[in-house]
Amino acid sequence: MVRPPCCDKLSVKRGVWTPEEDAKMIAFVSKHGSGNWTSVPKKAGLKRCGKSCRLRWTNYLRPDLKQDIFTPQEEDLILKLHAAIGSRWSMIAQQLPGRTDNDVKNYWNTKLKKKLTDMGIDPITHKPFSKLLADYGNIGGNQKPSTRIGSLSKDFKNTVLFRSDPFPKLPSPKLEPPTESSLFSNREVMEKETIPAAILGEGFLSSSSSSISSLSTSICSNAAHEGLSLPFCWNDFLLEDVFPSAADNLENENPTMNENRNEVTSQQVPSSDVRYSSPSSEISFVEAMLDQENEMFLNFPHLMEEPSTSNY
DNA sequence: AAGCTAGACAACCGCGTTCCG
DNA sequence: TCGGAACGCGGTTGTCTAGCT
Repeated sequence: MVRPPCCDKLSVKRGVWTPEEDAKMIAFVSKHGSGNWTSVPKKAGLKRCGKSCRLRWTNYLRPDLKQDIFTPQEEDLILKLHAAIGSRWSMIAQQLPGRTDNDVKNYWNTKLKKKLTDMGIDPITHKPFSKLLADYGNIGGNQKPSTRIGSLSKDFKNTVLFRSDPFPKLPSPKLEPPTESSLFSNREVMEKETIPAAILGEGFLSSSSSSISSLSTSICSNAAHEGLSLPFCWNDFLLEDVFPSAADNLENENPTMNENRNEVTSQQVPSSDVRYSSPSSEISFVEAMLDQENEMFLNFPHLMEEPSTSNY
């Protein structure tokens, strides 16, 4: 492997930073500011490569970083943004003041991904595994199931294929400790708290419990049947298909059959809701993806803005 | 007490993009 | 316009630690 010029010397130190190194970095950056990282180690008297210095500063030493645990509001926002834009950690982190992309990425990988998986939701597609399995049966015609398994996400395989109870019932709020249920915070709280509503876009704040897709009706109705008012609805984090399934296509060919259903759907899913809505069969894959991206930026206008620049 | 395991997170790596001479 | 250096990002690995057996 060819190391960058700043890192190719054997004398370059690697591994965990010591308090002394941190102190040198802080002292240097507070005096000279960040930038031109390749020259920082030499000027600061550190036996590190510039890349390592930049990473240490941006991910750990920056004075504006939050050291405390993620709040339920932050978790909520991460889930929403991940559902909307995927693993673009830097963009997600820009919406969370004091958090770095590494923070968000680690938090996702260690906590949120597991929570979703444990609750029967694919953390990549944000769709229930049961829905994925159902759709999976509609793809590829006579293809052998075993040959298709390989294209499934790792989490999906681990959860659905290698566990005895692939579709656990979602926990009742009655049974959940407060910390668990706080993952999906009350929107009223969220609007009042640190995260500006504008970041989420109007759709997210207005569509929570009213946007009912067929796949998550059962999830929400569990609580409804128990007479409980859930502070969130799982559909917030569930995405519709980019393209309709084969079954959907069949149905769509018969407009009268779906008249009532379409009517209901159009009322229940606000146009501003971030969803990978099914495009018309007339448009191409590329057009569908572009539409999807446009829709994303409509819902997250802040993602279009330049991040606030600060010089440390 | 020792060994093992899983979780958390810091740090590294590779690659694409941007900048600059 | 081109090429090399620097930067930024996302994925992955390494290390530490707490809890369990």
